[in-house]
Amino acid sequence: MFKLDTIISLAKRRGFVFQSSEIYGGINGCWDYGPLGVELLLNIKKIWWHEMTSRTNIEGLDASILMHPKVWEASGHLTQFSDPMIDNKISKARYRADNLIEDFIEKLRKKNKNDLADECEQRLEHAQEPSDYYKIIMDYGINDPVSGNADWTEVRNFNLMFKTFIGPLDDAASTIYLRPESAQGIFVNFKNVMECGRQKIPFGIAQIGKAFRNEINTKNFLFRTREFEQMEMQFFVKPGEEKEWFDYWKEQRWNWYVKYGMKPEKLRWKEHEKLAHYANYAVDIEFEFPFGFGEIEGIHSRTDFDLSAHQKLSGKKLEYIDANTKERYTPYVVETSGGVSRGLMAFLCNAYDEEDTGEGDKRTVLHLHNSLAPIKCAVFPLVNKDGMPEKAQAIYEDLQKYFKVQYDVSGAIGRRYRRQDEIGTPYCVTIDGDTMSDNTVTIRDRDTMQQEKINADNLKMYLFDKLHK
RNA sequence: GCGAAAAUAGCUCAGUUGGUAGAGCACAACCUUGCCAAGGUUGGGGUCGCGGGUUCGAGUCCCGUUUUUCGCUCCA
Repeated sequence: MFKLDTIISLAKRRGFVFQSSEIYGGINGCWDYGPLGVELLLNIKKIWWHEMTSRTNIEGLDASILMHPKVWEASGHLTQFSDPMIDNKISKARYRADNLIEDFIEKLRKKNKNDLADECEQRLEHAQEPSDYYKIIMDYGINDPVSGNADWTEVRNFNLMFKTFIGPLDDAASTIYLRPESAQGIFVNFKNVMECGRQKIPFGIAQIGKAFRNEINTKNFLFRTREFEQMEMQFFVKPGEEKEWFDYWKEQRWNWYVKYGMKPEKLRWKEHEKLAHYANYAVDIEFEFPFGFGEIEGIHSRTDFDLSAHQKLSGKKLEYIDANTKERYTPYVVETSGGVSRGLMAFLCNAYDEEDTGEGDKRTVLHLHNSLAPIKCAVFPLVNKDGMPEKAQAIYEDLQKYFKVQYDVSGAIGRRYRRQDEIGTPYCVTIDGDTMSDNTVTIRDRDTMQQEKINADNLKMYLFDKLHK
């Protein structure tokens, strides 16, 4: 297992990821994608988009980040997407007030004080305002588990949605939010997409886009950031059939990661112990990062929670009428929701390897799937003379029309191979003396380091074949 | 948000009791080189994260701050 620092260092050195606003000292938890990073990011989105939308029953969508404030009222984000936080004045420890109370209830049960525990639990369930949590903590004299005292600050609500304004007025009436999830853009467009796409249930809507959460902490490189990109698909099904589809999409999504090179032993399922208010089934796919297992995608059965809520608040019908059976219902939704940058980080960690090639020599290589590699092929003249650079340039310029290709003449040939290994380029093409006489080129494979001679005229087709396998 | 550590060239780091900012690799040019890094010459690149303070003088000492990593906490 390599350290996260090793990956960050490579990412920086080779232009995958830079700290945002670096020349001003950086800004907490924000990252920019460099020339190779943006290619990798696009490739991840490309293979995901292809996987999802090359099906007859999935349509694409790109919804606006700014939405009507009522969307967040309906979805529950305005009231529920916040954490009641409390600080202990002595230990400086910060807790979520509800978690603190839950732990307290658990302790009561262990001491067989079930009556008191039930009573406390009742009050917790009805708690809404920060002051409600505060009263519970005071009334039961709940202590800080760390310092053992009960010297608390007030409970404050920490809403995770970013606020901004439409128009010049800096007041409540013009307040809108950066979307905290992209899913709502799909739900409010459910009818539009279904009708334009002439879709029948079951069908899905796929979308890739940014979302924003004012997280209390950012953490672990790209893993927890306040600005992030999601690739998600909401699949609308007949109520009662959601479990079947949930299982289907679970399998589909796991297989997608494995298909594109994710080592199965680095992946695991994480069942949700406590379901969110909108879900009746939920599971995460977790990847083993250097800092431990972390979620890269969630598959959730969201029931009709969102469509019903929008239906109720907007007054617009979001139902489906089965043309054959005349059944009328609000569809259930099975969601697959992956983080693009978490995916990038997972694919990077998964691909990174340092191979011992003997005599203290080390080969750093990214074993990225061909579809993911930022650069598909590099072209080298074996030496910088005898017409080889000109020939190599010509081949490079031709390939460039079809693939992302690099040309490199600088340094010994072995060194140039290593440069490409480090950024995961699957193929290197070398132009040598034979090219000049019989028009053959040498193709070197990143993973096996094996070489193969082919006619230069067949190079394009050779690469097409290899890269689209 | 708490605690710990770190921040000096693109990367990895050195820099002594405070006294003119260094190495290796990388990068650029030229030479060499005929298939798996580390051949030669030359060169570019750093207001030592940022802001104060102490001092004749601060990369070095002090204070603040920002960022990152690790551990807690947190992640409807």
